[in-house]
Amino acid sequence: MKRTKIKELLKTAPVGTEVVVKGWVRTKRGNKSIVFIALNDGSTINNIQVVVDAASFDESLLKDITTGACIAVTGNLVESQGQGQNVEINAGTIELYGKSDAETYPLQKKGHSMEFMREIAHLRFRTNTFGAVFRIRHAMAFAIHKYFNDKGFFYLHTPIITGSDAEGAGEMFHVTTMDLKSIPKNEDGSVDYKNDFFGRETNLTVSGQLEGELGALSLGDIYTFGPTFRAENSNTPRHLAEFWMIEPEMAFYDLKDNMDLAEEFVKYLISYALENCREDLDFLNNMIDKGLIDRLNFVLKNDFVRISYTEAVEILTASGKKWEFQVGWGRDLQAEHERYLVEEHFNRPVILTDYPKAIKAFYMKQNDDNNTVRAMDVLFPGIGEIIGGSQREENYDKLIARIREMKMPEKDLWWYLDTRKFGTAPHSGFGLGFERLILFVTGMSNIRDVIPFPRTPKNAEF
RNA sequence: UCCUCAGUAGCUCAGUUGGUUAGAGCAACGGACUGUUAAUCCGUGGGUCGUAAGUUCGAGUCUUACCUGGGGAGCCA
Repeated sequence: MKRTKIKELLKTAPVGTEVVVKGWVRTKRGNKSIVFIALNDGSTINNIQVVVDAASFDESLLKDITTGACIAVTGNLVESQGQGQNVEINAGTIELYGKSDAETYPLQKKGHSMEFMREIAHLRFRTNTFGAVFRIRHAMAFAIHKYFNDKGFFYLHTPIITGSDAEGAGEMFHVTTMDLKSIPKNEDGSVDYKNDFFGRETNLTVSGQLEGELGALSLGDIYTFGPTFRAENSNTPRHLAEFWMIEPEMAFYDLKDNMDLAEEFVKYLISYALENCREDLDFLNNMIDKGLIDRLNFVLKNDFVRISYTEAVEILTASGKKWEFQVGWGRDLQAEHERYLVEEHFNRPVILTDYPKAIKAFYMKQNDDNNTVRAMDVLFPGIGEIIGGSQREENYDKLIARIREMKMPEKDLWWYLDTRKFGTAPHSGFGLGFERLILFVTGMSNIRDVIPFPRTPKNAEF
């Protein structure tokens, strides 16, 4: 007989039909004559209750059905006699797939700290919280593809191994097949890559943007969605060394179009979660973050505030607040400044635009004032920067002048510059940190708890 | 990387001015209970006090270094 997933069973009318259910035991309770098993198969946060008449089963089998054990149950789906669930299964036969030694199985019928669960990341999927988080993570990944596909964007696979360090987006992980114990050197002491796998220095990507722009300037609208690597020694609840990023890139979009897309996109994802992950969100709302669902709805209903960097500096200066870091035009905004704008002054997501060019990347389109660039950062409560983007500099002369000014490796960027030489076009794009989105949507507070196997400084377990 | 707090039973923690045999709740195990909902009740076992040095008659407690983790900051998504 074919197994039915618990998600389906719970929607089925309890008319006494025989069903097969397979899953992992969450708890077992009862006495000598009757035993209740809460069974979960991951398809939903809800368990199905299996009712066992102890007299009809082998005592040693029942003894082996402990928290964490895997079983298959064949029985009749009936209306529950107890409260707390509508349907339950009267067990006919039980097959034990895998025992779980209760003395050593780390998950117990009690709450565990997030820190402890991180140490048992291979088993934490079996908890309500992480089950909910990773079902939502999946739903968000699916919704991202659906949103862009419905809008006529093409999913472009940009390389994970890159030959340039031109992005300037942070420290990179080297990729090599050389024997690290004896690295060939040039006469000047630099590394000789001639005999390395690619015959040149290569790294893991820190951003697919530059390649994404190449796609946009012929396919029109593209997006990337893949892993990204930063070798920064960042130890915070918002940073990972390996994370996933979504980077749409659109031909003929100016900065306003870019902001409109970013806002619509994030709101689409939030409403997708509310519509499709309701039970998991309700659980997280009850157990993790009481304000979660209200906050999601609030973001959905309100326009993001859009102001320029210059206006933001004026607001911060006029606030009369005492800052740990001084506010002043030309200085980068600190976390305390962004938090004030988002969480106190406006109390909603804020998009900051037109930053001083000195503190932004070389590829951003320069404004006519010659001081600012068409950048945009989307700031979210509790998370900070969730999106960073810009209109791109499409003018060859301005772009190359900026590259030389910032002493970028011009030669490595010949292919990027070619797009400005041959049929250049105004275009824009942004990067959304996938895990930061998941943080916001789930109400979790540490980014290590929204990716299955976090990679952080000094930690690559599992 | 910087600042800060922490590391004691499987988990979450208590442990006094340094003092004799290191405690609790939960979990586990044994028992009781014919419908439980993180079941309840009775009982039992469980510790190299993060690691290494040092101070001292004596260190879970004090000192130093290191390791690991949390929070904050920087870098950013």
